[in-house]
Amino acid sequence: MRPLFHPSIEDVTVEAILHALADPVRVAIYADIVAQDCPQNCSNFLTVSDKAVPKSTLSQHFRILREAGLIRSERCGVEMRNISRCTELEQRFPGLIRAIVTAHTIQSADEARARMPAPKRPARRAATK
Amino acid sequence: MRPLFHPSIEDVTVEAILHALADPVRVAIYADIVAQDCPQNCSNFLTVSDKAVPKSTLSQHFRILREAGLIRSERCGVEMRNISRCTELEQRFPGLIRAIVTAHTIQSADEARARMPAPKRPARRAATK
DNA sequence: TCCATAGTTCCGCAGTTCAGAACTATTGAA
DNA sequence: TTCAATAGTTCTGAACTGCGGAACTATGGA
Repeated sequence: MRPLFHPSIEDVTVEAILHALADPVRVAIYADIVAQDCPQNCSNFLTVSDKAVPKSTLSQHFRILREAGLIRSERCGVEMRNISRCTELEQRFPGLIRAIVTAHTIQSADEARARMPAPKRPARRAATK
Repeated sequence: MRPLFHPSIEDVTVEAILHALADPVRVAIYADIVAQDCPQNCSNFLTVSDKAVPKSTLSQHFRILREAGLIRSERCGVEMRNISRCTELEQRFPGLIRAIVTAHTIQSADEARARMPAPKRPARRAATK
């Protein structure tokens, strides 16, 4: 097993970050890692957005996030602890990560709304807003 | 020739945007289109960052930018005028486009600095470590 | 020592991207 | 009208990339 590679922050490229986060599964995983304060292990994500993700695929996804400089992974016993490198990234590319995670949140909310069964409207008279 | 397809703004996805801009040629083209106020035609980009880009490849790149919702293209005589859809995008995903373009600018500046021939330092009496 | 758990690597298939060649569309000149 | 020039698109095969099942490695208990 080759040792885990983490690029130093000045070697991190915009292209690698965007490529890593251009995948719906990876962006969901990453948004979750950013949201949680404590390290997440890989197998927390064996299902993402109610879809099963095979272990091998998951492993690749984590490698791509790691090699793009988005997360830091360290082995801890039998598991892997993954944390985001937000602070470093914020220094290098101010606003980038937050904007992407926010955009992802907006889109997820839209999708959730679109999936809503009956888009019950409030009665006309008592308008919200 | 099929007519040009432009997604409506609410159909634009973060994934498509990130995928489109995860390519060094495309992000360079897009940053340029955003920077210029007037529409740009495709063949302005037959060379990007001093590298020749084949016409067919360029055409694909523009299609991807267009179908991601990043630019609007319209035929104007024999050429194509391309403008960015910044304003709409800013409404849908606030801060996203600006953060990406800024990050790209930072990185380009870094790369330019790294290519500098002699990184002349101010003479520091003692040796350089 | 053996097993369970967590993750990685290998590998074939499917899908994507690249770039050259041929094509279409529009304009302007003869 | 016809022809040529310009700008961009589509087609196509070769190269590349990504997904996921099977086999593997590493670690920690029993």
